[in-house]
Amino acid sequence: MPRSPEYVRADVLASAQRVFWRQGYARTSVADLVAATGLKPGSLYAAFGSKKGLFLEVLDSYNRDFVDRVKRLRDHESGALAGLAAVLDRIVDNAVTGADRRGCLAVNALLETAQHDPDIDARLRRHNARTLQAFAALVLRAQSQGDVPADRDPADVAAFLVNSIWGLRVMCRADNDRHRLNAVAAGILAGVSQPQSKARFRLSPVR
Amino acid sequence: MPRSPEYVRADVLASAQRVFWRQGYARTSVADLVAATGLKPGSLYAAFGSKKGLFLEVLDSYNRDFVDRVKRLRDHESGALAGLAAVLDRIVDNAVTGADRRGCLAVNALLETAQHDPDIDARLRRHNARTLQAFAALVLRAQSQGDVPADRDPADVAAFLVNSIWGLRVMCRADNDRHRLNAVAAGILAGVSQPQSKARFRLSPVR
DNA sequence: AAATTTCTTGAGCGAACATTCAATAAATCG
DNA sequence: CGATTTATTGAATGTTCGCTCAAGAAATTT
Repeated sequence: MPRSPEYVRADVLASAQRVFWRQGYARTSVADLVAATGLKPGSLYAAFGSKKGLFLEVLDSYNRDFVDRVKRLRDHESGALAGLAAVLDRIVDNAVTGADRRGCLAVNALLETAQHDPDIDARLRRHNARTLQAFAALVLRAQSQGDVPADRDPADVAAFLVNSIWGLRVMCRADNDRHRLNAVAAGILAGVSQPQSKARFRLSPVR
Repeated sequence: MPRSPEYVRADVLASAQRVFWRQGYARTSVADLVAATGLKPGSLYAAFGSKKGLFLEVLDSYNRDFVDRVKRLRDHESGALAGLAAVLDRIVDNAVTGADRRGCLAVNALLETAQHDPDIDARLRRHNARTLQAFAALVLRAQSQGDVPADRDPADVAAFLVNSIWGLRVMCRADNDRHRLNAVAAGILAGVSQPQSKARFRLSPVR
């Protein structure tokens, strides 16, 4: 008895992602989404409930793809850390050539909307945890390949890595000086492959 | 013959900054600004031209304050690098205790609006350059105090630092795990005080 | 083919938005 | 005091927004 939808859900999500990524959440109107996806308002709302519902689903698929890419990095031909280096290089290159200045959709969403919307906030925190886990696994692999000192906590290194990459994604939007961005990327890699720090300065005294 | 304004410009900017910082640019309505500053729409527009004009002036004063703080860090009693450590510690602490989860106003603005507005974009790039300069001066001082290896380019270290701090400001909004954030801060400090990296992985091949 | 169910369509809703402006008030100057 | 200039006020404007809904179209079932 039912009539089947004329659209493919994944295609709609991909189109919506493109618009949200380019314009941000607030600046994207439902009219934009209608134009991008080809679905009329009624169909969009029937399928996703609201603009926010669509956005959440876009974020989900974005994070899924991202984590998958990180997982694939583990099996990079020249080693896990070399794979990471290649990724950093690509981020810098895209920023400098102007091929991609949109930054990271998740970071953008975090800063734009997360604090004002508990639903989006919760979703992004979950994604963040998954991302950290994926990077920790990458670090573990790099340790087994001798590229990261064995005495370091993979979770700590992963946090440093994610932090740095997020910074890079921000920096790339304010700066396209190749030399400077390369220096940052090199600093990140050096930070990952250096031995356990000796804690020369005290952080966070117990209160 | 003239009548003098009843408000103090700096006070208006301070109030506006608080609102913009908490809510972001787009989510802040002129009505919010009217409520926060006490100025009625007409006066606001007479004084700043537009919502954007007010925002730009807020960004200016924010960056001025920020750069001033970094400059003062150079003369920290326990050395420039120790001063930096204290700042990182405070960022982490504020994030964990929930005292300040607004992140950095400039980073927020960069991700929210810069790409869509050439005026804001240009302003933030100028601010970024000033910030990098201030941090480079800080690094230079730390080098003279023996806390940063002399063979490192201050500008490169500064870029790494700014990158990392921006990352931290983002991370703090998705995560309030004290141990993890501390690990990141420690990694940043270690990255700053380690000797020139040996470039184990090639970055950015010439194209 | 008729009945039933689901999908599509797009005009239209109320609310919120940034901005303007004519009127009023205050301050300074001759 | 009268004239002039500037500041303040807040209602009104036109636009844009997310979202709804009644009507029609297509697919499946009986």
